[in-house]
Amino acid sequence: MVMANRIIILLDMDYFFAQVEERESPQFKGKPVVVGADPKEGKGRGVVSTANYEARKYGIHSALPISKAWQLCPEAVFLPPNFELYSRVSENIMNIIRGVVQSHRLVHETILEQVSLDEAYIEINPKSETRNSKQTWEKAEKLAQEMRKEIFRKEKLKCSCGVGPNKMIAKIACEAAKPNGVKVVTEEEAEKFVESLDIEKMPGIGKKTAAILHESNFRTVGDLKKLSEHDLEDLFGKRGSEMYLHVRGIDHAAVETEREAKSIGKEVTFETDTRDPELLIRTFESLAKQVAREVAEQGLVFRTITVVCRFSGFETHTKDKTLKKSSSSEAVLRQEAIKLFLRFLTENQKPIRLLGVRAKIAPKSNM
DNA sequence: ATTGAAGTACACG
DNA sequence: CTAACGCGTGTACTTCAAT
Repeated sequence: MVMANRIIILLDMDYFFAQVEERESPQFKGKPVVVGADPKEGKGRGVVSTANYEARKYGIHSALPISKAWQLCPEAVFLPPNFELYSRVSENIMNIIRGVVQSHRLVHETILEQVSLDEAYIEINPKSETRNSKQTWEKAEKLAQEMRKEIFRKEKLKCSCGVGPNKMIAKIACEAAKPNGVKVVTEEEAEKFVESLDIEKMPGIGKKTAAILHESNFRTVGDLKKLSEHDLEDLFGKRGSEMYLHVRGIDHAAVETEREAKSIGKEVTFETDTRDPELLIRTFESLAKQVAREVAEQGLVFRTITVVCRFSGFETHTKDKTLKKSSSSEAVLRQEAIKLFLRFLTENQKPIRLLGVRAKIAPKSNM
């Protein structure tokens, strides 16, 4: 039906948080900038959100522990994330994208999936007679360039675009295009394009999966073609069958215009691991309160409550409870969550590093 | 056999 | 001295009990 011969663009801002900070404070340009947790003279417990390219020269990157980043480059500019600012900028960018796409009349209806503050997929559904023609790919590339140009003109921010026949190819092409570029990979080029990549570049293959595959000397995406669909399914289940298609340049995932929240949660890491009952209970009530408020704000209800507890040594466990009837009550959330939490306290003696509360959203109907 | 609940593992930005 | 390691969210899997 509408699936055949799509063209999909992934637009991704370059080092988004750090780039916004550079724009707001031009004196940082040319210096290493690290946006993330407070480094606290090397004692901080958080991680890096985004590092600009100068900081990356020191080996600093997203998700790196901030203490390590401090070791690598203590003279870097360390900044806390300003999510309010990034959210405003993000809204502007999404609006620019919508504007450009609509003015291009390659599409009747704008199919845009916002993946995060700084990333969006745009699906082009050309008229059937022009589908998959060379000109259509060229138009898609022009569209990508124009979105980038408008974002730079209006927001003074750089981004990159990947253009491909599906989301996976668009995503990988975008990585190849960075920084500040566009890369087009057509349907015919897709399989060859992924073949020489290291397997961990493939979306869905993270550290653990890569490690398993490396054990058997599978290094590149091309290597994985030696495995049958059956082999991959035995090894990795449902993800395995997807992998079988991915390594051949195929991905059927749809561009989803809107997704609704399935769960809402809050968690915090303590400055130092603790068993202080006052602190634990206080933290806990505050988390439950925040979660309940957010659920209520969005006019939702929950039925399953999950408590997360991370102990010294990073050992992490969850407990959950599903209620007979769904609820939106803060008191219910707090009480059920505390019951679950007390079981942790008796089962495990170790100091606690992190606490979290999560509410699984239930259908809002018959309560 | 199927469904629901509890708990774990892994991935991603 | 290969450890440092947030937060929010989603999907898939396993195990066990009840239907």
